[in-house]
Amino acid sequence: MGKEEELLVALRRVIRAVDLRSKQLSKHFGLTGPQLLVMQNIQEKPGIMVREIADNINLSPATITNILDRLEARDLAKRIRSTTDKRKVGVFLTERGKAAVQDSPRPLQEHFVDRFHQLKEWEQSQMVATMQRIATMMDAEDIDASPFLELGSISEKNS
Amino acid sequence: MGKEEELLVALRRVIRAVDLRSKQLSKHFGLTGPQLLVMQNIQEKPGIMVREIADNINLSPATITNILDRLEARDLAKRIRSTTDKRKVGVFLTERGKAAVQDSPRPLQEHFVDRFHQLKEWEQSQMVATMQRIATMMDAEDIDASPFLELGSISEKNS
DNA sequence: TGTGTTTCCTTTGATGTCCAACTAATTCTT
DNA sequence: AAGAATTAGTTGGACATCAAAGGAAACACA
Repeated sequence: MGKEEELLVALRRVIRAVDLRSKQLSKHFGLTGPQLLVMQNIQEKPGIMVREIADNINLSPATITNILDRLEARDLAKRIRSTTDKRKVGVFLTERGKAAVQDSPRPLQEHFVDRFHQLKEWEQSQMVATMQRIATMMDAEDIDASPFLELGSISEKNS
Repeated sequence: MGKEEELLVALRRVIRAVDLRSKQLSKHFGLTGPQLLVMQNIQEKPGIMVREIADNINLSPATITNILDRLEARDLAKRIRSTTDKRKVGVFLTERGKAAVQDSPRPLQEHFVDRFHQLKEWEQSQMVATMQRIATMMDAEDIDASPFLELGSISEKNS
């Protein structure tokens, strides 16, 4: 099987691990991974806008709304509409929310973080760089296509 | 901010890209990423068991059940209980299902695959290896902990 | 001022995803 | 052979996630 498929399998393992970590957080700590990330964002910048959070953690605004609904229902965060521009919504932490973020665990598995820190500096960088590269290769949706065809070898035509 | 967080951000980008690809597939082709992967698995081994599929693509059996429900409802796959061991369920593709898998697109973005193939052999390998390493670092949940304490530096005790 | 566009957020509807609990069937013990 | 433990799969409930559609408000510009 091709390297491409191996990559996909490894990717699925990682995605699953992240998801399981989220479930684990939810169970032992009461907040899922995304909820935690959202709250950390709010903490860093009280009054942050929905859109901003979405961009920061790479989720759609719809998803953030969804998450905020739950946080608000549990009195961990609150939304306040701007008076100057009533389209905008500033998000804040409640006292309970602040307390929760204080003693929050890490979004990634503790033991992953431990191991990651045990790696040599250059290995860490290399790992980050590879992941970023994959991300970039995946989400640049529009660029490329025609411009590249004249340059490179048209290596194989499939089927 | 730490490398660890950079990694998390890149990871979220990748996860999102995979998810968006899935939505895109669903829209243009009628099957989501996971559905497609499940069907490819069935194609390769007709009569495959639910558990096997789950292991192959790194999802829980519950999720596979869920996906199979939909596939069966759309007459793309069917389940047949084993007669010798009635706990077991063999999964097969219907004629429609076979046809669908035939002209199915790739689970990953076409342009990602293209770019990936443009990389040099060693770069591809390196990319796969890194991803596998991350996966391994994340999902070895049980190992470590106590066995390591006597050897290494007890770096920090938390709270 | 009025109409059209853009921006920001929310709602709706569909998947995916898991765990925990459950049923059914098989195998192991004594 | 009866009861216990294990295995296979499903169900129920909760979140995450998105696109598309739907307001509401602000802006733009004639």
